[in-house]
Amino acid sequence: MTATTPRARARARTMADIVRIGRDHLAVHGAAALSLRAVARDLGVVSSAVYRYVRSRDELLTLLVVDGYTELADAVDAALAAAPVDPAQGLRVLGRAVREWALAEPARYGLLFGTPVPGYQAPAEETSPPGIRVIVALMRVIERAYAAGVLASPEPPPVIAHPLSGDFAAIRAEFALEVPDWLLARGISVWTGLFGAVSFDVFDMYGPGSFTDRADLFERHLDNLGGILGLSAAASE
Amino acid sequence: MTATTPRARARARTMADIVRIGRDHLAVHGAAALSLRAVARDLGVVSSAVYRYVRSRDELLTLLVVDGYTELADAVDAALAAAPVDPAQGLRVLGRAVREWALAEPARYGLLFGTPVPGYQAPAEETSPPGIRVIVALMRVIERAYAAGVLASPEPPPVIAHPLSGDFAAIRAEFALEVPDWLLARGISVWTGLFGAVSFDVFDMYGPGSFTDRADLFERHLDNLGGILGLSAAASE
DNA sequence: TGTACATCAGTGAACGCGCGTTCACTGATGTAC
DNA sequence: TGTACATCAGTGAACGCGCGTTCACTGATGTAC
Repeated sequence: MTATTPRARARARTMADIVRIGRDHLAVHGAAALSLRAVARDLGVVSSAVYRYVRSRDELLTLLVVDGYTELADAVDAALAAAPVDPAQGLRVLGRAVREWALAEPARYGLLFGTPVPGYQAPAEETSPPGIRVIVALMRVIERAYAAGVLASPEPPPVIAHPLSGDFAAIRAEFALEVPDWLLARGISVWTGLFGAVSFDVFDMYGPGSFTDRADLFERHLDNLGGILGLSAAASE
Repeated sequence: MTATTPRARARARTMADIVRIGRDHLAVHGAAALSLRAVARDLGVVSSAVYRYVRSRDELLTLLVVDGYTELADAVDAALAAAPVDPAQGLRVLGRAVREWALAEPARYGLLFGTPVPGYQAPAEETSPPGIRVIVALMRVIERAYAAGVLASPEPPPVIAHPLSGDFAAIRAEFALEVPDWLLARGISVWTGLFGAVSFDVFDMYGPGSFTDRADLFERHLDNLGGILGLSAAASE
């Protein structure tokens, strides 16, 4: 859908400007303080003009959420594509990509993974597709490691009970994932554990000055998350 | 410091009312929208009167942060005190207490563990002492399990490099913790992993309707976090 | 190729709202002699 | 026990600010004939 007419091209450019300005405001003032009037000011336009492009403040928030999920997932995909295909390394590559993007974009990270914005509910139809890309990528990484035989299988494998096993079956079917229940459960632990550590880092929730080298601390965390999956520490170095 | 005079007693009561009302507003409108004027309205008093009790909006936020940390830590301490002293059970008891408090008090949890409130920086001298209570309790739980010999030691034990090992030494000294570096590193992974999963739950970050029984999912997560520490799954059931 | 009409971007004023904070004040409560 | 003074809670008006959203409008751009 290339814009043919000058007017249409100008519209696309303005639309992109609005998202860009919104991103900057997010970074400075936080999501709750995001204001259409302020965006209009920076756009050099009277406040009511923004309504030609965006139906309401909430719609701008949705644009920013989609934009953020997409950039994060693109960063993760790019990192995975650029890394050597060693199946024991996938988690580490993915984890680092998430952390680096989050540290570079703390406000957008906060919009996606922090306190929900009061009074705003993201419409799932729009935010879900980009929103699930990272967890799907993580599950693919785990699936590959499992297929390659680098994950130690627990003996006996932990049993996942109903109704959780039903949810797992649905997930497995939706994404054509070839991993057993116990590994899916571990993958979800790794997922929440990964974002937990990134949030501690980005939101500065370790005590002030507790850790001088948070990158190293994060690498140890990745060791431990790999351990959950049954990766030996040596294999994932 | 019992309040002797009627005026002093009235002041203490009003102070408590302000914190209580602030809590309620937090729950409804979020931290960024917390307003002294709204608190004054609910207190049944003109807006400027609140300044007799609280120097500014930020000071009220600090009161609420301290209040939140204290209640959460009290809940954790109470759960640990009430539970049987099985050292393999401590993590599970603590984790459940955190999750239950968080689900019961999502807005206050968000204030403590969500996106930082823009333009507000919590003063460490006041918020640190209550803020560290949960991680200290977690480390005690781990220390006890280690002393009881229920944690499988890795062979060889992972080496923690400088400068992280220096930070660990400082932490060990400050809290008189008797755990080796590798276990401290694992404890921190468990800490961030625990709060990561609780945030996913409270902030509804799993897909909508992904999991019908999140309590069970959380129990599996606790299994996996126990696994990081070297607790056998059977021992911690 | 030229004209008539439709579409659209942006204007400027207005609506009604809420916010944090300051200030001079009144009147009740507490305290020192 | 009584009086004079100091302390303090709460009032009401004001400051200057920002917000989302609507509406009738002007003038430029696009399109159908």
